[in-house]
Amino acid sequence: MTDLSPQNRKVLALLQAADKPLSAYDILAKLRRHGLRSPPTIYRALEQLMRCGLAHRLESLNAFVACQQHDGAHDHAGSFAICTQCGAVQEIEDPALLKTIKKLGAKFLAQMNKGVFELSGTCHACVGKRK
Amino acid sequence: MTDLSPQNRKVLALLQAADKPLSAYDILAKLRRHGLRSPPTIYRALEQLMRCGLAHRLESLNAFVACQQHDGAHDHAGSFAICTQCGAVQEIEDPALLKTIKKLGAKFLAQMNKGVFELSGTCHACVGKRK
DNA sequence: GGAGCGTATGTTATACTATAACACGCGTCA
DNA sequence: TGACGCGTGTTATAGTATAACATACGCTCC
Repeated sequence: MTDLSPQNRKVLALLQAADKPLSAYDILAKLRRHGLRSPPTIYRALEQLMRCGLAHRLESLNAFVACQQHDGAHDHAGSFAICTQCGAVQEIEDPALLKTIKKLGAKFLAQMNKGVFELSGTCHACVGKRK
Repeated sequence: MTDLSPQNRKVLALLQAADKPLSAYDILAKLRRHGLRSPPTIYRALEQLMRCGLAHRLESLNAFVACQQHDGAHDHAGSFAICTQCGAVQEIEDPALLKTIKKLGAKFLAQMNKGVFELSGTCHACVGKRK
């Protein structure tokens, strides 16, 4: 379960090296000459990584990031702050948020599978840089 | 600002009549013979409706719903509970959530534009119906 | 009135995102 | 050895979204 195929390892490494979320086709373009040549290959790798909690999908961008948390802490629903200026993404870990998600999940759903929480805006760094 | 074009009104009416989120292409198919014939027309209408707070986009489904709140209350970030079984979507209005979103927005971003909050799972009704 | 402008609309084409369907090779284990 | 699972690969196609350009109508300002 925790052992990844070489393919998956390459995708993970690429995500970890990136400072921005990558779309599946970004990944495909960069790994073409490493043996990953078609979309399904990429999507399968991403699916696997997400199952293991090593990567997350950003629904509002249709893009993917490596998980920034310590491997143990996979209680977290993927929660993110996204800077639309520079593209940087920061993973949010917040007990109050987690609690709220659980509470609302229990209230509105009998069984909860997935939570999406994404904030978009301009990060502190980019506000400084603004011309 | 609050007056919609006939086109936009048709799209809104369709969304309001639907009991499930509709994709842009669902809308296109149903409104073909009402004068909306191409994707950009649909997307422009949706964009307008979302600007006015009359419709929301569900990022995790790439689909759209009419806003279920009373027109006044547009302080809410669109927050939703989605049943993957029956497709029903319920808009969540929760003070604690709103507060948490604001708090985290202020912490991680200098300026926040958009918040996405979507929970997926099985709704209470569907758990009952389960074979 | 008509020139200039903005807004809404329409059309074609294309880009981007995701998955279906099927084929192959390889290890394992009964 | 052969049935199976699993990872992988390929082709084709479905589904989502936007660019770029064209047209038309209703303004206002002179």
